[in-house]
Amino acid sequence: MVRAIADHIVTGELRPGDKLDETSLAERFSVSRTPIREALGQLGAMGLVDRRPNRGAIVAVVTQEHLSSMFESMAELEGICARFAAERMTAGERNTLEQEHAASAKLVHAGAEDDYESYNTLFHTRLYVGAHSKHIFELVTMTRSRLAPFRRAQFRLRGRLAKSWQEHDAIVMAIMRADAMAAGDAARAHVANVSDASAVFASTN
Amino acid sequence: MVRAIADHIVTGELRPGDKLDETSLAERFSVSRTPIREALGQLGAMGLVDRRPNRGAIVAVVTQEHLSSMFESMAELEGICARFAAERMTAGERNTLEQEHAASAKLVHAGAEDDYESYNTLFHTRLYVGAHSKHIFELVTMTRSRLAPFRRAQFRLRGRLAKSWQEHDAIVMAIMRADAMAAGDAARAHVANVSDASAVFASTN
DNA sequence: TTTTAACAAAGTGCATGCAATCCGAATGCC
DNA sequence: GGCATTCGGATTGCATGCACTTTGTTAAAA
Repeated sequence: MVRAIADHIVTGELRPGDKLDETSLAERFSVSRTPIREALGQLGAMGLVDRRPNRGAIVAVVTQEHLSSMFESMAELEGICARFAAERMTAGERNTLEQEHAASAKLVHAGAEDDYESYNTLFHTRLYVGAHSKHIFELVTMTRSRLAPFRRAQFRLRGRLAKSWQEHDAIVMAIMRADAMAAGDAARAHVANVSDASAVFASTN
Repeated sequence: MVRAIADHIVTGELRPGDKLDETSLAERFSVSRTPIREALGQLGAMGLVDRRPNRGAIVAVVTQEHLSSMFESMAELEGICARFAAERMTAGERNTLEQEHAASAKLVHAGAEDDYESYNTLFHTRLYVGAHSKHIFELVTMTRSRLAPFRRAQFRLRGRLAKSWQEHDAIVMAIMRADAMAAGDAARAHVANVSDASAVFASTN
């Protein structure tokens, strides 16, 4: 249930600022208000929705300041993941990472934005898993889902696809040679670029 | 309400593994089961309680692996906070940090473990606030509260008080001279030591 | 015309009731 | 005597109902 609502938010079906009144959601999902309430509570704890006492809930609208704070955090977290991944990934993990990354080059040449976007999600997830740290994984996943609504359209930017791949390449190469510092720095820089690319769209809300 | 239960958990009144059945909690706080349910949901989202479908909730018991993962994350997060704080703290923030830190030396000499512990909380909070990044603050605060149950008794360790102060000193000095790298490293090392000190007690559950 | 006060409507917060599920124990069977 | 099965108690999950808060509107008074 919480996942259902969360999906509607991260997919952009419900946009930041939209009113989430319990009765409407209840009949929309054909359940009672109680599970909706509970889901809203959890989503509030995750920061995806903003719950104002006695005044209803809205899907969280973040200030520009908070948004850049989240991207900043994301960059640091990804940097940590990449650093750890460079040190801790198993041989198998490194292989799949490298192979999938190589395969993704085709998507860039084809200009398949949607396919590249879903691959991109996979790529980053591999990094998070490769860090071999459950808690970091939780933190970065949570932050990622909160950023999802603002990061959607970044690949529409001309040339962003190719640049993204090159940045991935730097990360992968650093990980393959177990250069933790380089991997961390590359990942941080990568997210910083994503931040810039997304900022363009954030203002066009 | 969620705060009430969370307090009982982080203060150790409810210990990891304890069963949290809704009816008992309801009459304990003299409310209905509904707000309890909601609070449990939010605490579950925060990771403080583990909610198993149809089988009740227990205050989250973490594996040794997950615990060290959390301490590891905590070290990284504090490192980031200290790094940012060294770069971003206002003059006023630096002053209060330094003065309070100097004042805390008295607590060490007096061996006032409880007082030092609450000062310690304040000190770290100043770091988190000084990072001037809302989201990092949220992440580190969340992680901190999840670690609280396991970090309680660390100052009972002989000599931990004095060592803690020295480690704080290194952080403060680095921040005062705006040496971001040194501050980050010092903070990371500090938390790593806290982790070691706490590990002793984690096993004695 | 503007401001204030009161009223009405909507929506949240909480309580309670009922059905479904799960765990434990006792009983029957091998 | 050990193991599977079934029954009972307990507890969660969800639905519904009601009271309270909040907000927007309307009307009256300054």
